[in-house]
Amino acid sequence: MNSLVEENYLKALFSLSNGDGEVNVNDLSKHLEIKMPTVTSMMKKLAAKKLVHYKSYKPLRLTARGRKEAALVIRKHRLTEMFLVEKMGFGWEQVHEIAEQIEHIKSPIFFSKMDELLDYPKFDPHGSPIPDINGKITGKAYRKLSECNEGDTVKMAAVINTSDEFLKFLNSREIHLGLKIKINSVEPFDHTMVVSYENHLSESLSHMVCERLLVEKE
Amino acid sequence: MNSLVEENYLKALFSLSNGDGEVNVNDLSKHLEIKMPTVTSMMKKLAAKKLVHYKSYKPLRLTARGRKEAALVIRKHRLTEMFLVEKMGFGWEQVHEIAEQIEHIKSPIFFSKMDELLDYPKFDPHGSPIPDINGKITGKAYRKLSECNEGDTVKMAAVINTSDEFLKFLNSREIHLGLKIKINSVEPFDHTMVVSYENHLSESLSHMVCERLLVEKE
DNA sequence: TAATTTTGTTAGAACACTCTAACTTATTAG
DNA sequence: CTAATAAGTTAGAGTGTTCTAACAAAATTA
Repeated sequence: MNSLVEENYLKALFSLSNGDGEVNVNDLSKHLEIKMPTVTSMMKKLAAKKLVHYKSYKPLRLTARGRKEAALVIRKHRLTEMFLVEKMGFGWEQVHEIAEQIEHIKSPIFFSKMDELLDYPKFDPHGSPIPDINGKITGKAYRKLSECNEGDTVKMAAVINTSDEFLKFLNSREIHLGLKIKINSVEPFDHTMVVSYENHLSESLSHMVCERLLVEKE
Repeated sequence: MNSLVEENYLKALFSLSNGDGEVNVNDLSKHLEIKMPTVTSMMKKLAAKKLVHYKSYKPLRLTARGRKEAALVIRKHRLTEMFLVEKMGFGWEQVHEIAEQIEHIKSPIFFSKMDELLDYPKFDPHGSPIPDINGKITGKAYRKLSECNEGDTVKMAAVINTSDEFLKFLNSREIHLGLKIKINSVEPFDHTMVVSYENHLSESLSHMVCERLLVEKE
C-alpha cells in the first residue's frame, strides 16, 4: 500500500511522462514544489518498491507496476471529479482541489460505487480519459468545444452530462458523435459560438452547451 | 488547521467524555490504540494549541474550542455516513470506515453541499445526532427500532430514508413521530418484529423497516 | 498504613518526509 | 575543448508521529 505522498509522486511522474516515458528529477521537483534532494531520496524509495527505474544522473521512468498504480490514482481522481460534477452539482472548475484529496481514500468499494452510479464514464469533466480498473487508458484526451478558437474545425467525441434534456437538445440540432463542426465565430461577451456543420450553416451554441461538448481537433 | 492525527485525538476525546467531560490518558490510549507516552506528548501539544486542558497526572478535558473542533469533525463524519447511505446506496454497516477517511477532507464547500443535498439532516444512519455548523449538538442519540428487544416500549423519534414510498408506507400503518410502540415479539429468523400501538394490536414490521425507524426508550 | 498494582511521565530512539549546504556529474556556450 | 552553468547527489538536520525502557505518582489491596 502506497502512502498519500508516494501516490502524489507517482501521479506526477505519470503526467510528466512524454512519449519515451522519461522524466527529469528537476521537472518533477518543480511540478511537485518539492526540492530536488527530497525528490532524489523518494525516487530511491520508489525504486526499492519497484515502482520506478532509477539510475544516478539518468532520467526517471516508471516501471510497469508504477505506471499502473499511478493510473489507478488518476482513475480515482477523475472518477471523483465526474461524481462531484454529475452527482453533486459542482462546477467543473471547483472539483480539482476536492478530488486531489479524495483520490487518496483507501476504499475500492467507494470508487466502484461511484463508477456504477456514473454508469462507467470514459472521461472526466475536463475531457481527460478515465483509466479502467486495471489502470489501462483506452480513450485519448478530448477538449471542450468552449476551449476551441474561431476558425477551428473539430470532431464531436463525447458529451458531458448526459441528461435527457441535454440529449434532446443535441438531437433537435442534429448534433451527434463523429460530427465535424466548424467554428465560425465566438461572441466575446458571453462566449456563444456560431458554428456550421452538415446542413446547419449558422447554428448558435451557448457557452453552457459548448462546455459540455468534448471534441477532437482535426 | 489541525492535522488528520490531531483530529483523531480530538474526536476520541469528545466521544470518551462522559458527564463531567473528563477522560483518562489510559482510556484514550486504548481507544486510539496508541501507546500512553505518545498520547501524553500529543496532549501537551493540544494543550499548547488551547484545545485541551492538561495538568500532569490529572484527567484530560477538552477546552470549549477543542470541543467545538471535535464536534465539527464528527459533523463531517456523520454527514458523510448519511450521504453514503442516502445518496450512494451503501448499507449502514459499510459506511463507517469510509467516513473515517472522508471526515478529514479539507473543503467546507464539499460538506455544505452534502448537507444541502441531504436536506440538512439532523441525525446519521445510526441515529446519532449531527452537530450543526457551529459544533452545537441539539438532538439526543436515538437507537434503531431493530436494535430494541422483545417487551420494550419505545417512542418514535425520527426516520431514516425519507423517500416518498417509505413515508407512504408509514402513513398506511399510521406510524408517526411521538407514537408509543410496544415490541411484542421478534422473529429470530428474519428479525421481523411484531409490535402494537394505538389501535394496531399486532402489526408486523420487516427488518428493513425497523432499521429505518429511530426511537427513544421509555 | 505499607505493599502492590495501575496509571502517567520522561528520556531516548525510529521512521517518513522535508529542508539547506556542499559537492559531483552532465550539458551548454564560448 | 575548456569554462561556466545546470542538473543531480550526499550529508546532516528538523518536524511530526510513533515506539520502548525506565521511572514517578496515584489508586488499590491486604
